[in-house]
Order: sequence, then C-alpha cells, then structure tokens
Amino acid sequence: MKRRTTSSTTEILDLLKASGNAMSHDMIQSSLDSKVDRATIYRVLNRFCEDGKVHRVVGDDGKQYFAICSNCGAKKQVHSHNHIHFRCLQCGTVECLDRELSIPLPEGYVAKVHNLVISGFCNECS
Amino acid sequence: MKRRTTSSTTEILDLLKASGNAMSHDMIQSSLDSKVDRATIYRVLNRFCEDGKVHRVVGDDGKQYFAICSNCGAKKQVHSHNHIHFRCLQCGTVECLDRELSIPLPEGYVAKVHNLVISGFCNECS
DNA sequence: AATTTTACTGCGACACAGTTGCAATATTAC
DNA sequence: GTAATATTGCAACTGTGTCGCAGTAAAATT
Repeated sequence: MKRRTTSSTTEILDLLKASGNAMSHDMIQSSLDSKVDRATIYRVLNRFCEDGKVHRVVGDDGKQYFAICSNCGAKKQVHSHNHIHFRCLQCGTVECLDRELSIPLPEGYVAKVHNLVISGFCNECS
Repeated sequence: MKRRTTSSTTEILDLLKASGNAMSHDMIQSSLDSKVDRATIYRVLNRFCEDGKVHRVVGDDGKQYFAICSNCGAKKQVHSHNHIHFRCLQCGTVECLDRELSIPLPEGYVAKVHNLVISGFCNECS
C-alpha cells in the first residue's frame, strides 16, 4: 500500500510539526483551517504511526495524543519511545520531556510500548 | 458523606485483594459471583480511589485498571503512586512492578498523577 | 493530456468505556 | 422499629475511536 500525499495529510503533519507538542484528535480538528472529517483525521494519524512519522501516547484521561518529538526523530524505526510526557491538567498541553529513562524489567518480560505520562500543572499554570 | 459497607463493596475489595493485580471493570464484573451492575462497579471503584483504598491506572488501551498494591499500602494518602505497571498484550494481566522511580520534572512543574505503563509480553507469554 | 488504477475521504453507523439522573432499596443511626 | 440517607439498578446519555461503503482524487500508465 503506497501512501499518497493529500491536503489533509500535509496539513495535519505541518500542524504537528508547528505545535511541537502532543495533540489529541479534537485539538487537531479545531486547529485545522479546512474541515476534515473525524474519521479521516484518525486514519491519517494511524497511518503516520504505522510509518513511524508520529508517535502515540495515551493520557490518564484515556485519550490518544499524537506527537512528533524533535529528539526522537533520529531513530524513527524504534517503536518504543521510552521518554516521558507531561500533561497539564489546567491548559491541556501535552509535552514530551526529554527524559530518556531505561526501566529494567523482570526476567522474561519483553517491552513493546512505553506509555509514561505524568499529569499535573506546567510552569505556566502552577 | 459517610461510607456504607454493602455486599458489592466487600466483594469487589476482596476480589482486588485476592487478585493482587490491576483489574479492569469487565475483569471485575466477570469475576464476581453475584451480578452487580456496571454503573455500580464504577461507582464503587471511584469511591475506593477517592478514599485511597485503591489506585487507578490507565493503560495504553485507554482502559482504567484498579489495583491494591501491597507495597504502597503503607502510604495510602499519597495520591501519586509513582511506580510502574506492566500490561501483557497476550494474557491481559496488569501487574505492579516494584520499581519506584523518581522522575525529576522541569522547574515549575507540579506532578499530580503518575501513569506509567509498559506493555509487552510477560514471562508466561513471551 | 486522457485514462486507468487504487489510495484516500466523507458519511453514517457502530462498539465500547465511563458517567449521570432518578426512583427503589438497603444500611446505619436514633 | 423508624427515620435519614448512602447505595443500587436501570436506562439513557456522552465521548472516543473504528469500520464499511460509495464517491473522490492522487499517481501511474498510456
């Protein structure tokens, strides 16, 4: 399945690049200039994840957030981004912290996805 | 609002104690002997969380898991349990890892909730 | 440049998790 | 035993994310 570039894909990718933070579907939808269907946004984002262009974090609010991390751009093929995200309970911003931490697992355990989110108040809101 | 002990509350608490792992709502419902309404289970669990009897983890599947951690029983009042959970993608088990890690946050940031979940395959399933 | 191929989109419907209002019930206090 | 009120069950509802399908548009082919 070859990928095609459409106005939706470029707009969404540009938006994520410009933002720098992790964005939820509804953040993306309301930030887009043109009207793009909900389902399309989800499909675009899922494709980006498959292609390693973007990674997904699930917040403690149960919602998915999508981000292009500047510092993990180099190693795109690594599915398991083991850095931490911070979600502000006040302003809703979800940012990547540049903390790379290696967590030793018990014998016989294999890690596939790291979902590490700390929620609280960012420096703007605390 | 004083709390009352009912058959639902004791059954659910006993179940979580016996299990030792973090359980989702549907795991709990199917494990209960008596039929308890979905909404009731959620309400009971939310009350337990408020009272600090139980803590909540949100998996990268977006679902809530509830657990009584043996090792964090001592410091009940601490809302922010900063230990890590492991969710097996095969068998669905969600367990507490005994790793306590302190994550330094940037200046001005205040942590309220730690939601640290690693998904993969446990030693039984890998 | 026109045509074909097929990836992508929009719409609607759906599945699921979790919450809430309300009347009925059961627990606790008196 | 009776009164006060926390809890329950039911139904309805919200919100997130997915899927099938027909129509559209990007890319390849001619």
